[in-house]
Amino acid sequence: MSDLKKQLEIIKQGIEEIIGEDDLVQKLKDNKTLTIKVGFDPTAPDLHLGHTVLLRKMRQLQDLGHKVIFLIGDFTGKIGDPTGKNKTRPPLTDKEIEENAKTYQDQVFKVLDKDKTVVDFNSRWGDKMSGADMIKLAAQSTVARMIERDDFSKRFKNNQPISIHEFLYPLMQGYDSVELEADMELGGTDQKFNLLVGRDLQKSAGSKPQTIMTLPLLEGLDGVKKMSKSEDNYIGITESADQIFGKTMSIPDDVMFKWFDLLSFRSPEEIASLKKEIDNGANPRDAKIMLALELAERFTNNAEAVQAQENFSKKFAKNELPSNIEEKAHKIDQMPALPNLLKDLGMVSSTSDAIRLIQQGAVKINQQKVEDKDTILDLNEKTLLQVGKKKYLYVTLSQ
RNA sequence: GGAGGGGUUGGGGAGCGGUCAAACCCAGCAGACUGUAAAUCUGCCGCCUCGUGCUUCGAAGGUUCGAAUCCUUCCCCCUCCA
Repeated sequence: MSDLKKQLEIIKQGIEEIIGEDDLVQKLKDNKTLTIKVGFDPTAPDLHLGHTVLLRKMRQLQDLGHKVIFLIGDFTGKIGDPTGKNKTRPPLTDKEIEENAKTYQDQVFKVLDKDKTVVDFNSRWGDKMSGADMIKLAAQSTVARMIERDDFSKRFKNNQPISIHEFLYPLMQGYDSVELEADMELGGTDQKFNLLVGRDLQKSAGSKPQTIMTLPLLEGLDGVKKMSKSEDNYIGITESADQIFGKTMSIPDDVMFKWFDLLSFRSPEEIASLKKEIDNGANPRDAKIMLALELAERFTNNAEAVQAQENFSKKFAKNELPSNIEEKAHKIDQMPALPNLLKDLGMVSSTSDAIRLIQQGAVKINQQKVEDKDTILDLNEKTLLQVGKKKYLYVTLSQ
């Protein structure tokens, strides 16, 4: 029994909402291997940490022995999920979908257990559906029900267009659950409506409705906005250990435990005790290091993660230079003024910017603060340039 | 189709003939302090050949000694009515 409790605790760690918990508990009691379905859009295959919140939850379920289906929505992708957007997505070609699916899998298995993951495509049944099948499916819901969805109701009120085919997206996604006999479906909070449709369709198909769990959105590096590419507050899962470690260390303390709850594979008790230690006066930095290490290791490997931590402490705690400064040979016609050189090397955005930074004492040559903007470098000599605290470069100028 | 409102430097938003590279807020950057955190303080935040230099205020013309500010045409956005 306490085993069940523990399992539930892991399952529910970090989630936003669970619907159909009773059914879930019953199935767990019966020792059933759950079939868990998670759908992925075949569009953006470049994943960041925000996406891995879902993946981690999937992995946790795998580790508990359940069957996880990684469903690529290549059929529904042809419809385009209208969530929060009013642009029509350009339809993807089969080839693009295939490539995206491959990239997806390369990245996704940094978190998921490859051997235990079933990859499926909803075109497998979607493509076979006839017009009559689609009508039958459409008949299982109503306009009133569809309009309940936040996004649709808003657009309806604002007299923005809603194409009929957009209603098919939630229906099709729901139908996937019928087809796969899913016991559970996971998704972001914005997916709640679609997930619920799956329950409805399963009920009318005469099977037990799936349990649904929604997962919160991960805050980005700024700790405020959700992590996204467009905000540039993300950690990409293909980034280097140094970057992952460093970026993680830079998140505000406030969100650190949210990250733990949503990303870490540490048990809920372990995380709770970490939190307690900090409340009792331990340095939050140390907990953050643990998190940074865990993440860096997950997306690279242990050795690189440890090295990243070392680089980090060298660079910032001991004020030494990082070990992996980029080196560049730079050919010049004649000796450029420092601001122009910095601009050419891409270390500043403009010469004006460079002059400002020099005036502010942010530019260093060979670790010496530059006082004069007319400073000139030596030719044919490896020289260390620094702009601010984060930009380092070795250049060798030659003619 | 009719009536009105508006487009200003990353975002928001002042300015409404000279004192405007353009208030203020946010974001961003740098410096100090630190734990590359937060908070705080300070400075910066169009471009360059760094000078009483150059190019900007939806676009193009025009009036004027002088325009983001006035006029004309065009483009785009929003609100209300049909």
